[in-house]
Amino acid sequence: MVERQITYFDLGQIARSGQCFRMYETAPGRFSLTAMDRYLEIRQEDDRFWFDCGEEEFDGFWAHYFDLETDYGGFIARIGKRDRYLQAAAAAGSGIRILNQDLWEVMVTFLISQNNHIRRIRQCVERLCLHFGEKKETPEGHVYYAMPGPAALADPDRLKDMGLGYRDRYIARLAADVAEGRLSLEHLKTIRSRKQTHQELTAIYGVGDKVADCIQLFGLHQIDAFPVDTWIKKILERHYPKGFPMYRYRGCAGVMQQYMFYYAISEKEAGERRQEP
DNA sequence: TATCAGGCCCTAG
DNA sequence: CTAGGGCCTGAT
Repeated sequence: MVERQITYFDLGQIARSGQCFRMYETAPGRFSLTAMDRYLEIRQEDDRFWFDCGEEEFDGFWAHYFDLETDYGGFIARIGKRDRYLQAAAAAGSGIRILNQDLWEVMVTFLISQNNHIRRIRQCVERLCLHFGEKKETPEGHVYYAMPGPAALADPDRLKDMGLGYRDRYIARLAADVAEGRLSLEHLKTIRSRKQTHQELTAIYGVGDKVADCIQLFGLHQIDAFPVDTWIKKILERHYPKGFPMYRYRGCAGVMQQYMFYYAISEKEAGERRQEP
């Protein structure tokens, strides 16, 4: 068990923020997370955290996974004092961090995400893991399923019944290309230029501008990538009719995007709770 | 029943 | 190159 006090870190916000789909709040203040072939349970009380793993695994893997070395207070401090909307959004989501997820996992999950709700994305991802992922067990006896690798997802016929819809062929082709060496994930990680990365990603079947930006932000940790989906589009039209001040947030625009997106979906969920008490 | 959801592909002009 | 139709699926 690893105990830490961490500011600008809130697992509930991250779990709801839509950047990872295998993190769940199982009970108030209790979270479970599956990432690649690892599983972790966490308890949170305000800024205190109990990670159910050893110090070595925490320092060697999870600390970086949760991006704990980055100063998010510094990002928030850069928000314009008169930008009341972004100030409020950042206040609402100040515990969000951009996780350092596995590139392959992000590519698959965000191919699924297109034209899709978070709940259904989760279902699809879990189904893929259950059917094609390696079965694992923690020392305490908790059974979970790892994210299947490219070779396991390369056959389009096997994906047919996974409820992916038309996205199954995108995933199958991507998986086959990676498994058979036509596409190198390691190469994608080495590209310096963001524009170049974007070009190579959008060349992938099924990856458009929005999904490419998500892969860059969440899978390659290019935190100035700024995915524009229908939510962000509406927010920009409404609150930034003269344009979002991208220059102000050079190097962290993606963090601002997350604050705005989270703020928007939180309001939506609050509205839904008001409607059905 | 029709519409919608965190798009993308493909074709026509 | 841009606009617009079609697309899997489950929820409302």
